Amino acid sequence: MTTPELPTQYAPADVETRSYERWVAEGYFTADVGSDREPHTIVLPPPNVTGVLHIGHALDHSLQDALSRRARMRGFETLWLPGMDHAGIATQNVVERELAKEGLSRHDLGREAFVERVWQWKEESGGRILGQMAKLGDSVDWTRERFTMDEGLSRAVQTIFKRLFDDGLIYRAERIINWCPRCLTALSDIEVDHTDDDGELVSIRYGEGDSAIVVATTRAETMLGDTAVAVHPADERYAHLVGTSVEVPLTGRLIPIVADEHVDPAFGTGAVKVTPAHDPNDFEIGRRHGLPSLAVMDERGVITAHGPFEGLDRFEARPAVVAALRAEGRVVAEKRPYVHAVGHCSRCKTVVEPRLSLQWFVNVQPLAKAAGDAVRDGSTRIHPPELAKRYFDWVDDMHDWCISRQLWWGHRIPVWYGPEGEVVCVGAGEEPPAGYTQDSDVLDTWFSSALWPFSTLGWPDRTPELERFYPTTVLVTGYDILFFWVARMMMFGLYAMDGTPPFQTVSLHGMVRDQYGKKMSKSSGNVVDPLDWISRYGADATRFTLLRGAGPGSDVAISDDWAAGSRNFCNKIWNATRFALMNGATVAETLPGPGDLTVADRWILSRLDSVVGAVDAAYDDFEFAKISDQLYHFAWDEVCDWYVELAKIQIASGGEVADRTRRVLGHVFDSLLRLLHPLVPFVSEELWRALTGGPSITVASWPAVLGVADPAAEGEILALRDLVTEVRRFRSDQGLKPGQKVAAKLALDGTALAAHEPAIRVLLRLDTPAESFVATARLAVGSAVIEIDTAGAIDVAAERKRMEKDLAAARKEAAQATAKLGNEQFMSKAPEDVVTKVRGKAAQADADIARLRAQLDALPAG
RNA sequence: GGGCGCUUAGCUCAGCGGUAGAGCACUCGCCUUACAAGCGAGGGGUCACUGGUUCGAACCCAGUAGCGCCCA
Repeated sequence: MTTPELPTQYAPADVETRSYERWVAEGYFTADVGSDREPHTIVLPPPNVTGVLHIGHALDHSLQDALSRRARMRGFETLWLPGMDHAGIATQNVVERELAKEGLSRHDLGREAFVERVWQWKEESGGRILGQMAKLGDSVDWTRERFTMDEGLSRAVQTIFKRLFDDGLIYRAERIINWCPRCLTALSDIEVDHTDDDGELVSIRYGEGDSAIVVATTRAETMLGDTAVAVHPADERYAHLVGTSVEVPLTGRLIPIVADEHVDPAFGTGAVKVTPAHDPNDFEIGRRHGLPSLAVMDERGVITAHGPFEGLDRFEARPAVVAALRAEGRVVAEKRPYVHAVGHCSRCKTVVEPRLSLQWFVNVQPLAKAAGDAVRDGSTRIHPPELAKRYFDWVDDMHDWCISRQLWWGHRIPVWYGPEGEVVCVGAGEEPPAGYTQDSDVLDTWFSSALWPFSTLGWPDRTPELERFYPTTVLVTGYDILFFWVARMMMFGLYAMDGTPPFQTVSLHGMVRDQYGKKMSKSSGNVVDPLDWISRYGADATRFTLLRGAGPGSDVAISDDWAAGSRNFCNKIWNATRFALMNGATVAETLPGPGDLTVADRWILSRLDSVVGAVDAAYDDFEFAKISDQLYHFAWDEVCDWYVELAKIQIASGGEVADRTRRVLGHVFDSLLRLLHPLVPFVSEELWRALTGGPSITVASWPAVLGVADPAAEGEILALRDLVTEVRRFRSDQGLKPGQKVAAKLALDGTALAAHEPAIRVLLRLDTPAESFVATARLAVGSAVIEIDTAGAIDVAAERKRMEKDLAAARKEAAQATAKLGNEQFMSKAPEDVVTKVRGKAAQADADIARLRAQLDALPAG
């Protein structure tokens, strides 16, 4: 391959689309079910079909792509399976809003036409996010893309429903559920968000005289449905009233006063009104005492109880009821505002109304037990481990899952009812009996997503894909859906797959935040659009910024400045590789043996080796920030700042050394690009192809640890760097221009740097001394001494100031070390290596002090 | 109310027993033929507070304060 002319600035847009299309066309991302490689499987958490790519997806996908690309390079049969979720309630809401613009409701269309309309909408605007994934560079297997409502997955839903039903784990019951009066559907417990809201606490007197009892409530309007007053059985204040009846104000109904353990005698007056039809706790009390349930509101939260409040919305009825009570002199106290927890629909924020209704539930008892045990016994590892506790708290105390939704968009509940009230659950491929009608509800959208790790692989059929790619290697997702999704996949996976959990590891990441750690929100105006970043900084820089901040389970702070820094890093790699190409770097099967390499060569190969090891270790723990940091600093601080500079000198010297340097350069950049590829796929691909002429870095192998650690070479280069930095500091302090050459005498004999004099002279722009050389300054670094003719008076004050500062530091160091060495306790109890270290420090500090004093004395006065 | 976590340089974070690091920001000098999206040098922190353990604490223990998250 001919070396293309690369521009001096990396232009992402030019290469990204081209590379991605080629990758897909070549089939690099298509998993081969028939290969004999070990599988590495990730299923993509399916984004909502309504969605667009947001920065949280970009993080989630960057992590999965890095893992998948590295696995592919390591020789695994790598499957990253993409797809989308039908997102029942969310999508239905979107389409209903569309309809509303035309002045229509779903009821105007009717169920069939409405669902048809949603499908149509899904075809048109759904899946936008999938196109956006290509921009990010996601190496997903597009040939296996799935949708939770497609035919196969629907069959999986019907199959597992039938199995659970037949096992008695799905049942229908009348319960108090969370009801959204706006979405007009039941919600599961976790679809309710609790916030502390301002409300009111009204104390109301029921009854008269000695038999009066005062109850406190935040929802006065529900008193219309009260069927008892409850007190704690041990509460002596009310003992005489238990068993008697009292009149409900405004309604005139007589209700009993009952004693129940559930009542908290310390709350309010210690007496509570009981409304079984509108409160889950009251429902339980009602059940224990055989109380009737009296519904006083309809599905929209409108009062249905006959009387003056009928037809009022619940929030209009509340003050109206209080006013009426007040007029009757029954309000004993009012506390306003009274802050208390209020549940809101997680979809539309409407205040949830507990409502008695007939719904379908999953009995989660045995499923949740298995889901907990799988993590407890190590079959599935949750990472980071701190988050496992949250998982246990949830699965070990899970309430039955309400799975029916009064929506139209979703999987229909496969239960049919006969004319005589018969109930039949119809399995996949079965026909319902003639004359039966199907349940009108659909399933919670999470019911089908809970099947994702195996339904996407062909379950319930025992497909080759299922055999090969289940269980998946790792699930990568945000900790925010640990309960919604992860726990439920664990339950259904274990149940459907005969006890094999769906993941070997669950790796949880955090949320993306702004540069101050604040949550991103439209109202704060701090939302980052990943597509905007991709166009401004490139996909690689966008990914690198996210990866660089991603510690296990922790939130990621990002900002434009940091994205610009990542872009600069990509540009740095671009130009460094350009340098290697321009200087004839070659990539060969083997490297010259250590005997044929310079110290600098051996140093960089040694460092490369340890970086490969460190990166591998960090991948094992999903420490993406560490992976990124290791590579950033190795590439920039070591390869670019030092090895490239030393390589220039070696190449300039010509001959065999130059040839070998080209081979080392080729090897180092080849390896570095491979290491970087999972993080920054586009720039690494472009450069790697130019460097090696290979077809694609996507299918190149992952660098191995070669075992070429060379501590001696590392020590020498470290000494060289110290010396060079110290002299540069002197030059900078003295105001010598970077390009200005000065004459200098080096005394390096007997130090490790003796062989490096030519390099040191080039790096520091030091001329060989002429006959007339007169040193105006003398610098000592370690045991090396450099005398410099600055060709003029030196800035004595600057130098004195500097040396005095160094001297003070050395004296402090010496004092600390001496104090330790004089401490008997320390000497007798501290381990030997620590004592040796401190001795070394003391000796070094003493030498520094002597050296600096001599240098200070040698400075001209003034 | 219950549980978990955090508090280190201006901002975001690493470090998790031998006495402080990174990125960005900041200051100074440089267009030194890979790169000004760059190069070189530099400044900046009583590691929240109070006790304790230890020869030695940012790091372990206890308490206090503030912040955040999850659940009820």
